[in-house]
Parts: sequence; C-alpha cells; structure tokens
Amino acid sequence: MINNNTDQLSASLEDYLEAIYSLSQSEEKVARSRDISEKLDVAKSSVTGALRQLSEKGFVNYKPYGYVTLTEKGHFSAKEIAKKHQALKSFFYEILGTDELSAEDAACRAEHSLSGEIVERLIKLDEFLRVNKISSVDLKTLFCQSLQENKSKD
Amino acid sequence: MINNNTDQLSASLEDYLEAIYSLSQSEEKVARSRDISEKLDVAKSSVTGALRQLSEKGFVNYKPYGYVTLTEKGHFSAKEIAKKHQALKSFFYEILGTDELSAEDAACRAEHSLSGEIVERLIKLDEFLRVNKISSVDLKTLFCQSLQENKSKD
DNA sequence: AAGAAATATTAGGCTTGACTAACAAATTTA
DNA sequence: TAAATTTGTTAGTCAAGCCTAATATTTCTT
Repeated sequence: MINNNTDQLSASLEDYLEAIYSLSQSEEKVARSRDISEKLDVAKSSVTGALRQLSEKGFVNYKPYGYVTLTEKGHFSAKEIAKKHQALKSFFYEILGTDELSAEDAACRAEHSLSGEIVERLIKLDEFLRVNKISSVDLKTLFCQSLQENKSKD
Repeated sequence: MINNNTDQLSASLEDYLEAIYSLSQSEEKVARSRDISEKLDVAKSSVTGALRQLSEKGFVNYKPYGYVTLTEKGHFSAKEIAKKHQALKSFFYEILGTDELSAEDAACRAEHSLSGEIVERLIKLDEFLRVNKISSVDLKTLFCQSLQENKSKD
C-alpha cells in the first residue's frame, strides 16, 4: 500500500482520466466502462482497475456497477491534461506543420512528460507565432529544404 | 521471449544507452557498470539487466564482468537520442526560456516520446527563431506578463 | 601473491499495468 | 417477467523494471 499518493497520477491513469473527461463532455454525458475500454483500446478489466485507483485517489466517484463521474479535483486535473494535449497538438500541427495524425499521436505521448510550465510557455510561443503570422505555411519551405540535407554528420 | 524486437528500445533502455554513450565520450572512454548505475541513480543489478537486453538487441558488446562498448548500431542510436536530448534542452532553455535545470529535466522525459520527425522540425524552428533573433530574451516579457493571468478560466 | 576492497552478477521479491477466462449484474427484448 | 444479451468485475497470469541481499569476480594494496 505504498504510493496511495493522492495527487500525482501515472501516465496511464492520466490517460484514463482524460478519456473519462472527453467522454463526459461529448456523447451521452456519462462515461461507461465500455466506452473507456474502447477509447483507450484496453480490456474492460483494466478499466475497472484504473477506476478503482482513480476513485481511491479522489479523482472520480465510482462504485462497482455504478456510473462514473469526475470529482471536482478530477475535473480540474482532467482539464489541465486536456489543455496540455490540445496545446501540444496545435503546436505540432499548426506551427511545426506535421500531419494531423502525427500531431495527435505526439501530443498523446508528450502530454505526460512535459510540465505545466513548459506547456504554458509553449502556448505563449504558439500565440506569438500566430499573431506574427509565422506558422507552418511560412516555415514550410524552411522545413522542406532542410529536413533532407540534415541526415547525420557526426 | 516476446519482444526480442531488435530495433525498438523502451524509454528505460534508451536512458541506459544514452548514459553509456555519454560516459564513453567523456571520462576514461569506457562505461563501467558502476558509472552507469551512478549516472542513472539505479541499482547496479538493474544495470546488469539492461546491459543484457541491450546486448541481445545488438546495441552493445557485453560479456559478464567485461567492458561495455557500443556496437555500430548502438552508436548510431545513441547519437540520435543524444541529438534529441540536446535539441529539446536547447529549445526549452534558449527559446522557451525556462531555467536550465527544468530544461534538462524536461528534455530527459520528452526525448522518449517525440518522434524524429517532430524533433527535426523543432530544430528547424529553433534555428529559424535564432536567425531571426527571436529568443527567450525577446519572449521574456511576453512570457512573464501572461504566465500569471492565464490560470484556468474554463 | 594473498587478503582486502571494489565492482558485477544472480536470486528472489515487489509494483504497475496490461491480459484472458470465468463469473456477476444490469439491461434489453420477446 | 423471464431469457438473452450486454456490460462490469474478479481471479489469476505475465512482462517490464526496479529493488535488496547474497555471491562471484576483479582489482588494488601491501
């Protein structure tokens, strides 16, 4: 019973929380175990385990066979995570100019490893570049011409 | 004996490879188990396990109680990882203007989750911003004034 | 070169987070 | 409402990665 730490979530639990948040927002307002399982491509039994943990840590209201809802704390954290995700995806897609799938994919993985501070600053840079009309369109030539020639030179 | 996949390394194994590379470069040219253990703040027995895996996958030459050296493949991968690390740290520190420790820390964690393509593009953006003299110095005011006022507003 | 010290490995255990299969509960349908 | 279907949980297993303690090997010291 080590790490019953109430505030810090593992990358995995962050994913579950994010999925619950996202499902609660769209669809029929309640995140069912089934949907979470499908969304994260994970066995239903894994969802049960995750819900128990999130519940113990105070992020969701959960009773076996009952509906799942976010607590205030859970809602707050989920929003933070979603914000990170959105900011990163937007940066990768609209500033760096990757294709949307890559951007989504990269955001999924990076959102767990970057601190709030870094993401805040990234958002500011993103805004700055937009305001000054420096975006993927402007950087495209730059990217295209230099992606090739830069293949390892020790 | 699943995942004897020869080319893809886990985040953890990437860390070990990177440490070996870095130690080989500096110091006395040979990465000893002891040093790796110390550098990654990990038990020596964990290093042994990692070396065995890296050896099985063809990234290092390793025999129990012997010295460890990188194979050509290992050297190549390590360089890639180190390059990612350097690029990310530089971006966080010099463009986003975080303190050096945060930059180092963030780079350590993000380097495993961002694809080569994203990092390449980040390097290009980094260069572009430098050339155009848009760096942390220029963004500082922007960052400082807006980091505060942007604390969640749903 | 033999004992002491440092270094490396093995053995065994723990945690996290996934899985499958079997079972339980809830919901739908006839 | 009772049977069928869907959904959710439990039990047991597995791999990755880490740990400590005990053991083995190498290196240093005298």
